[in-house]
Amino acid sequence: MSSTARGVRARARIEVTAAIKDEARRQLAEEGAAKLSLRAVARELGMASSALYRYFPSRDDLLTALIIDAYNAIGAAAESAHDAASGSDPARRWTLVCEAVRAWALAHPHEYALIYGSPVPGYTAPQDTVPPAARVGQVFFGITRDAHRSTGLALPELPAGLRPEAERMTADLAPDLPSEAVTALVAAWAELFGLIGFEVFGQFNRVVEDRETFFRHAADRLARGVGLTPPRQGGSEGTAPARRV
Amino acid sequence: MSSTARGVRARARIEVTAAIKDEARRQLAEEGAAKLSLRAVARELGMASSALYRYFPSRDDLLTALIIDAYNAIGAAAESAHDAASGSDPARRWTLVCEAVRAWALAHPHEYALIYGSPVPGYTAPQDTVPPAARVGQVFFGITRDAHRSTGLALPELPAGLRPEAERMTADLAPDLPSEAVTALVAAWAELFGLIGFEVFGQFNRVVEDRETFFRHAADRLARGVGLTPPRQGGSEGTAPARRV
DNA sequence: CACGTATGAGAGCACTGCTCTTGCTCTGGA
DNA sequence: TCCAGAGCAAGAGCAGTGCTCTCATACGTG
Repeated sequence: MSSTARGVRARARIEVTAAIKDEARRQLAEEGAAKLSLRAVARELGMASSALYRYFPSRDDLLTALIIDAYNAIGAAAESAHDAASGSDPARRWTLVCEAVRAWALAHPHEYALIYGSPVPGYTAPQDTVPPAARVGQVFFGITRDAHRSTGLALPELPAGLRPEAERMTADLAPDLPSEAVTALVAAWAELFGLIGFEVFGQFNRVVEDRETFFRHAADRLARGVGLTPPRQGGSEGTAPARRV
Repeated sequence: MSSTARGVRARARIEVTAAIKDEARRQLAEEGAAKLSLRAVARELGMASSALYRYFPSRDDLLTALIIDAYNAIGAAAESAHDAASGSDPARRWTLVCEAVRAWALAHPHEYALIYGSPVPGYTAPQDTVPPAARVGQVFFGITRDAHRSTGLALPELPAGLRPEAERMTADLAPDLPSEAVTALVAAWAELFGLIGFEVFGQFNRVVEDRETFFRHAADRLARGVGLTPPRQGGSEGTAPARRV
């Protein structure tokens, strides 16, 4: 309100900025980050290319804005999947959130590549990408926290050598969780994006065919890895019984 | 011999092609794929930029050549680490190969991004990248095969829904291994590159500090996931005993 | 030896990111 | 109310890019 009442000029700036991002996102989705051209965006919007620099000081800044939006979009997808499954047990919620993240990635491959593929602008991400980038991870922390509070987590003991780093991470990320869970969580977080990335980037071509099924199973195993067990069959050990084959 | 004796012209072509790739690889390592410029390569080599097109018909073809080289390099790193550890038990070999792959990735981040980040040229990889891309995975298959033949693998039973796809993959990839192992192997393969990618691309910044230790532990857990157990403590179940925490 | 082909060089096209200058329009304070 | 300064748009222009075309030259095979 107050910001819109601040004059027609400020209002126009917001709208033009949004229009630029929208058109840029369209081109990104169609052709990929490499082919995103400021001049093409300006052309499509009917404005001079130089005028665009009033809104984004460089191409990298535009890309950074798109990166933040993409992190927020995939984070929102994870969060809304979690909210929709709020009635389910943690292990099921874990899998549903994994599937939502994967679905977003498959629906927006170029945006996914922008954030989880090679980071293109600069080598270190700008500071303001950090909070949006953390949203997906935080959903998994939340699920694990719930399970820890209710049924507890089934996890093997930490090897001695990992203990110092595990406790450091725990203090930083989730002091209310056991260190065994935090390390398992960070690993599962990274591993999840390995699975998704291989699918999005074509590494599973001619390898995995029924990717839905394969992914669901892999996500289930990740859940077991962080100590989440499906209800009413969780004994004292967290993994399905293993046999020698 | 016969190909080099085929005349000074053919010999020169091989050398110039190699020189172009070397210089391109240098620029790739320094600035990343986005900044790799044919003209700059030609300039550095003291030749006209148009002459370069006699050797690579387009920039994408040059990149594809670099991609194949990178796949071969990371594959060779995995294989030589495996050869060097041929005396060790499978679980230990698994971890050592994982660490070698990670070390290569950290030493060649831009080349790693080229092959496991966003695939930049086209959307589907050319056919001749497939065999080099498979080398790393094949090392892991070999390790698992050894363990299966000697001590066997400790793996949980497959869920019924996954069985068809698991048997499809097994027939395609490793008919001599149990389906439980093949699915676990494919998942672990993707998950490994999730761990490595997150480290190389900076996703672990401000999250994981002692990355060596963290990675070694994570690689160990991946080994357990495919049924590899360290010697003299492997009971009938494949994972370390889990407790409720 | 002569012919054809592989190679190199240069000019040129269309495109890119980005800067600078020139006008115009809106806005906040005297 | 008016007006200086800020915000904004447009155009020209620079240096760089991938790629194509033409033309000359040197090679090596008939």
